[in-house]
Amino acid sequence: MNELQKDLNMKTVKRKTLSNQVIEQIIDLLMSGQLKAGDKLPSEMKLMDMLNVSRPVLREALISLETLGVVHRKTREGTFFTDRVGSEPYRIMLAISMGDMESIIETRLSQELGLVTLAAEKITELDLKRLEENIRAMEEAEGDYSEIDREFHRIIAFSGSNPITEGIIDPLLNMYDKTLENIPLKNRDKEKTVQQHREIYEALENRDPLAAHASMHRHLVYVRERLSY
Amino acid sequence: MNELQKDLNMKTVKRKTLSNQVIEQIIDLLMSGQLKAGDKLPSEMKLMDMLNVSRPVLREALISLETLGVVHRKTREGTFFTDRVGSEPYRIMLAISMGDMESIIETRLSQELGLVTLAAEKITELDLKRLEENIRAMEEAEGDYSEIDREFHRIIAFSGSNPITEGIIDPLLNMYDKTLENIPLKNRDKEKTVQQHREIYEALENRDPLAAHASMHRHLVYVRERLSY
DNA sequence: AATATTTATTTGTAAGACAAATTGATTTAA
DNA sequence: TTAAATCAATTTGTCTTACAAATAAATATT
Repeated sequence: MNELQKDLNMKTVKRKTLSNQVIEQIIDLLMSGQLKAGDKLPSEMKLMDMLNVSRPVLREALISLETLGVVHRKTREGTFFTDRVGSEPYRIMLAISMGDMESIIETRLSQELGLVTLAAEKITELDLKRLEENIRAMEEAEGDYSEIDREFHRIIAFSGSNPITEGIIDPLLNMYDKTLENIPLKNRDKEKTVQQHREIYEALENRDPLAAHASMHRHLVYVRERLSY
Repeated sequence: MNELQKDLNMKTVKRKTLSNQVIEQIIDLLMSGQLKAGDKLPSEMKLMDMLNVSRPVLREALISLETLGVVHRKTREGTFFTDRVGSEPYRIMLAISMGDMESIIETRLSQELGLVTLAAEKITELDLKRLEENIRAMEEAEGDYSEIDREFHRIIAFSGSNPITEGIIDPLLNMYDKTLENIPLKNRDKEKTVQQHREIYEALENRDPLAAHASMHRHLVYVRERLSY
């Protein structure tokens, strides 16, 4: 399979297996407004009859949708549309970037900068308070403060409260940590990190999206530049 | 199922079905470095033996991974890890936001702002040229220019060349258009749009991430404010 | 050497059966 | 009457077996 054929194949041909067609039909329930996030789907047995497919094909479709975080299935209760996709799909997707440090760093950059901009609009007083407490905890920490650092970033990511993309932050930070765990950091400088977190915090407090973005960008670029690669 | 129980259930319990466990094992091939993007997996029959599960369970896992864009399967050839997840997973995920206009707008905001920041570092001369041509095409357009507008945003999103997240742009713009198609825009002002696109272009040409972000933010906020909702 | 046909490989689909999880209904005991 | 225990029903979970479909590779024919 040469490069040109591979490219065409991936872009122009969508596989029309039966299970894919079942996925389409289920998703169309959402797209058409017949059902919405939180609603229950019919049981497997009923869907089999309704869609006129075998049970294995139906299960392939439903389990795929569950892996994508679009539905949640439970024995004896049934299958429900979710209202947010969570972190699992991203954890699995990110596995294809394992070993590709540049891609992981860039994914982190683009995601966190987008989420912090959104957070500047949407952050609650409670989350601002938690950020403040986090900064104070980092000031007082003696030794490893990476969990505190991580929590700062998590608070921001979740404060945007976005059902599709907020879930990427945990798997992304996990993958980032795992990718970098064998790479020495030049200098860990807690004071500098605290200062940068404080700048981000103040921009968020001021609900200034551009300042939030700029300070987070400064911080993430600084983090990147400390990598000796 | 009350709210507290639902919350705990979603966060603390990961379903341990066999097909999920198979997914873990396959993903671990990537995480451990045994296989990488582009590599071929063993056939279904071989994986059945290796993992000691039935064929339907194995298929559930493999088809789920394909729906997530992590593998690509083809009759007689086999199953391969992909090097980018593409747009299909996002198209399906975004279905749960159907009807939630605020969430869709916010997703667009956070994703496009993250991607444009990345583009400022990574954009090629070719893509800059394409943006320039796109702006010129919009200036000359008579009548509907929404496809040209859309292409401007697509070029930027793909110029970041990120294998995990670039795929969101098409489904996102589709969902955005679909959500807004029955909402009247106050004033379509081509000149203003061209001007804003030009500002974004210039920031990208200058490879200035902050300016790129700021101009894109200005543009998307302007677009948002024209909605009469 | 080029074309056509056949074979082999791998995924795709289905039917049937039983198991596991667990909520809801019924029965029993206090 | 209430609480606890037990049983039944519902839905998902897993497996075996069989055949179909798609198509690249191998073989035969021209």
